[in-house]
Amino acid sequence: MSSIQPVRGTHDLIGEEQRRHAQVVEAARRIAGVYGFDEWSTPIFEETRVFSRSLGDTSDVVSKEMYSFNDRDGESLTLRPEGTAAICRALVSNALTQSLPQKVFYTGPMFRHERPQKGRYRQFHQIGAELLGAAEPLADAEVIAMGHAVLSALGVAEHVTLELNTLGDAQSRDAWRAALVAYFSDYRDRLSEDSLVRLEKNPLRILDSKNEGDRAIVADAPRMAEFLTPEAQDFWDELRAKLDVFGIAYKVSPGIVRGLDYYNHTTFEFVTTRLGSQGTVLAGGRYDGLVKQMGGPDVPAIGWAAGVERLAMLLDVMPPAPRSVVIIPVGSPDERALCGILQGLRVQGVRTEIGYKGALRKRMERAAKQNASHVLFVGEDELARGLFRVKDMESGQEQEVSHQALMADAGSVFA
RNA sequence: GCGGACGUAGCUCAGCUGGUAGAGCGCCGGUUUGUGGUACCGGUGGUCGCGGGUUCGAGCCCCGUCGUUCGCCCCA
Repeated sequence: MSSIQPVRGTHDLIGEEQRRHAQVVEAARRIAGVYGFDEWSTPIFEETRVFSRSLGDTSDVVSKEMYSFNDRDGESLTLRPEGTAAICRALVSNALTQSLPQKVFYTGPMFRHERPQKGRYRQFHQIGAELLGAAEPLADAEVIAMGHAVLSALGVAEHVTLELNTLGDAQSRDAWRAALVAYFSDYRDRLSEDSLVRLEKNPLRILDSKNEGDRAIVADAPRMAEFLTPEAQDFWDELRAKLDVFGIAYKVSPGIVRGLDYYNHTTFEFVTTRLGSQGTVLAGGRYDGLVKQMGGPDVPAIGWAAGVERLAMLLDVMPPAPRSVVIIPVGSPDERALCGILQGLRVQGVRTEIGYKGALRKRMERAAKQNASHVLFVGEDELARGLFRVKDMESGQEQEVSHQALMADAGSVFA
């Protein structure tokens, strides 16, 4: 009980848990391919400034959640807390700003020093997509449609709703922000403590407050729509029109402002009510200024990230455990002959194992427990005659199969 | 970072107003040394998260600590 345990907020993925995760990642990878996205892998740690510069110093992620450490030569490195900044860095590092657009899919572990909770871990996994180098609303629509396709492929789309918002361009956003500060400042005495802090650090977040008193005040707050420049308004209209064509339903939610500083124009979250307070399952937005902050040219971009753990929890259908053909030696057959049979089946792509240890009865029990599809009995007699008995573990029926048939066409023997 | 609940065998849990631990499942073996998932029999199994305190005596009371979990903050 007090044996050694994994570090707080980290988990081992074993058995069904691992299969669920794999299913999420594989489905996403497949859909990414359909949408023409290529997979990139970037290191799981970066120079600290890659994140501190991009996420904004006021964001919680940077100010208190990063796993940072000094390398032996004194350089500050950080276990990546998210994927987008690293992808932008890679775009610049590899001079791919010369060949835009780039459509990128990625997956892997992320690290944030937060208080663990259901659906929230210190090491967690994300899948993500970024479309770099396209400024038009079509890109936003495509990227959102791809996110939706991933959710559909996993069978969770019906448990999730898309909440959509626009922050407008820089000009719209600044004007709106100023209006919000002015408005909320009048209510200083009634706002919650949390929201007073937000008023200083990130006033847009007040819109997202769960505090009831705040919500009443928020209800009459200035709307983004009133501050959109004509260009930003066009962008917003176009995006929604294209989502309609893609057949993606959405709800316009002014509260979707996102936590990281780099967003503009489109922001969105696919949310569910089935995960307690960690309802956001896949979320993202447009971040036109980020690549430039990373030292590259002005490259517009849009993307999203999704939590693999959260998606895995939503899966209704368990991925099936793989089933093996188990060879059970009977008596004491020549083990080298067994190796020959194992090899012959494996070469044909049949998942084949050998039953180790114990009396025949024990080996049968073990084969049943590991959910074997078939058992192949191999004894001295069988080897001599070149005929083996195959037992279908489902029906319990046995049949004789020749060595030749096994080696030539195992697929139909174990169909 | 803040608040609440919980922490007894691998798992799910029981343990009366404090008297030095129990069940089911699992696991191992046997009934059956050439055949499983059922049945029966036997066995393995716990410094009661950890540390301190109160007490003649604590799994049960008190304090601390670590962990899990729910909510807040934030976020995938």
